[in-house]
Amino acid sequence: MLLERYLETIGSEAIQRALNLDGPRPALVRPTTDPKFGDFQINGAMKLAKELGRPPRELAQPIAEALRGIDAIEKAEVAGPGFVNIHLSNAWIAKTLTEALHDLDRDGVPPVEDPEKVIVDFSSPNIAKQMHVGHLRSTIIGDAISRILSFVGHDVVRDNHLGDWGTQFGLLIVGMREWGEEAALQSDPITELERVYKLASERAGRDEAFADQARAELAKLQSGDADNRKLWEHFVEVSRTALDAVYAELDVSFDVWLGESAYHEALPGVVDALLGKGIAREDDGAVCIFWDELDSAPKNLRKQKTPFIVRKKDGAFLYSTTDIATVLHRANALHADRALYVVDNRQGLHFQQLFAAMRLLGVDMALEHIGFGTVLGRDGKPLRTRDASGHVITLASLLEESKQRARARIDEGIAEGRLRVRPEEMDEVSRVVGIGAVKYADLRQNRLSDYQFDWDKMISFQGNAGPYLQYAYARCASIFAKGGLTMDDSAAEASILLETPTEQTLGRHLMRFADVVHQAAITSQPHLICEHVYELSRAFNGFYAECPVLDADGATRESRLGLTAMTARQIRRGLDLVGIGVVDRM
RNA sequence: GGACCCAUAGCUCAAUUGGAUAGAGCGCCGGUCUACGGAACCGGAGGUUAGAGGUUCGAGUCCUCUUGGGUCCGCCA
Repeated sequence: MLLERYLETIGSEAIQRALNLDGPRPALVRPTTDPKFGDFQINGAMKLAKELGRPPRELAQPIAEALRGIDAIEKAEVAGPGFVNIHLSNAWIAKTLTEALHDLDRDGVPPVEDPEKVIVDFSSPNIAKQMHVGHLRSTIIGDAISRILSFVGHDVVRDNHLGDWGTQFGLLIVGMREWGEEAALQSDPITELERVYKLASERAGRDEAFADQARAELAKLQSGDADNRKLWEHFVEVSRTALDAVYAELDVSFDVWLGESAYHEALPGVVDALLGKGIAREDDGAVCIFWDELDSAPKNLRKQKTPFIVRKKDGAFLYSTTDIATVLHRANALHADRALYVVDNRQGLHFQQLFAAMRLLGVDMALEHIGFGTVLGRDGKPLRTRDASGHVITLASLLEESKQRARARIDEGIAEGRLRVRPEEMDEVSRVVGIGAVKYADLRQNRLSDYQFDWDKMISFQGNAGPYLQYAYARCASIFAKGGLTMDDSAAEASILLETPTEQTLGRHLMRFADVVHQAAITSQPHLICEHVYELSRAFNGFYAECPVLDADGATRESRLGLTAMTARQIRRGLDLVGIGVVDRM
């Protein structure tokens, strides 16, 4: 159940009742900062003090009294300047947890009441290039957000908006004719395409005739030339194979792959519409939106002197044009309610302009830029995408390294007798732990801030890192294995009791799951789930150290098995919602 | 020239969007174990939230200014 929403409801009703108001007022329920203040606090009295012209403590007193007698509430008392502190009843928590424990489908997380159709636009690599570390954040953050939104009941469309139609294809086409080697293209296509692209782009920089030729080939491609079209299709096809391998490794999938090329035919219409509605005008041969000339433009854009260009003076369109066409398609053909763009913070201005243009065009679909910070190296500077010898560090090689590092640490653990991994499980465990460590290190922090990439921290496997959580899960699984039990059977039978302080603490953490998942969905912040799973694992480890499970008797044993099962399920579900796996033994 | 973002413990990051005495991990110091898995548990030290004003019952969070860092901005994506 959504605990905070429930408390907000009973809190606001209590306020209305206690103060004889004509309607409910916000209770402003928040978790307390310190357990000695109870579990939650109601801050509404202080807000109302001014409106009603009475001292907040005088309002808080009857509110506290009105809350007494409700099942969930053990104690409600006034404190400080006018807080109403709520202590939840252990019996009520135990009963609620037992219900959630029996809910194998959703672990007690209710679906949203108003499901929406949401497009999540993420990853978006360029064709004919390897994915590199720069694509990591968009891919895993976008995947996590998609999983979360989907789980809470939204209709999610994961869209990989490939860069498959830009100026690089003109260069590639002329380059392949000049330097291309068919054998290399067969055996290692991306490497060959990158090699040729590099040569072509260098040549174009100093050879104007060559650059013109590339532009001409691009124009031919875009106007439907059969030969160029075939080449382009071949580029796309081999690129897809390489991309699919990386996505498989990351366990990331898409519902649609609507790259830039999918919108090509819509582009002239976009420019016509902008011109026709007086939003854009021609300037120096190009078609531009000048924000400082539009009264209805957002005010910080109005100060922007430089325009938003939607068609170059040579007649070619830009990604701005494509992006507009894409929104129109999502709004008019897909009937989406929202679109989320999981893209680097640095493109913030572009999206402000795009969204403003869409509003001027009369599109009312919710558009949101889900920005994220730069990946930094240990030196605090943006992580170089090339290594010391100038080779690009590909995403595939980074993931390979994470698996190898994980494997090395697991080997150490096995040698020291601390870990239990069967030889035949080694590949799977290194993959889950290694990839999980990379994902967790990224997802556990607020996506907006820059993120420092540090192998040692990720693979040190101590404290707040992916393996700590997976280890907690393995401990849970191990209890069932040792007892000859299965998690789901134990869950089905168990009735939870909260007897000792560590069990009560664990229970309170378990109670927060649904709120956390919904909050993460609303704010597009996967780190909230990571934080919860970490706190839960900590609480479980405390419980584990203090409370015997298999050696306990009767109802206590049954309850502790239930708490263990529920912890395991929340860790597994929580990690799954951010795209990280678990294993039974590690 | 304009726009946007950031500054929290030695380091890496939180802080439920304005709530009480700002919390974790790493590192440091001290403790726990004949154990359902020590990649663990418990405790301690460590802070003028860059600085100065302001708004109000209440500010790390909102407003203004200052300092220091970053990013983006006419024909790339």
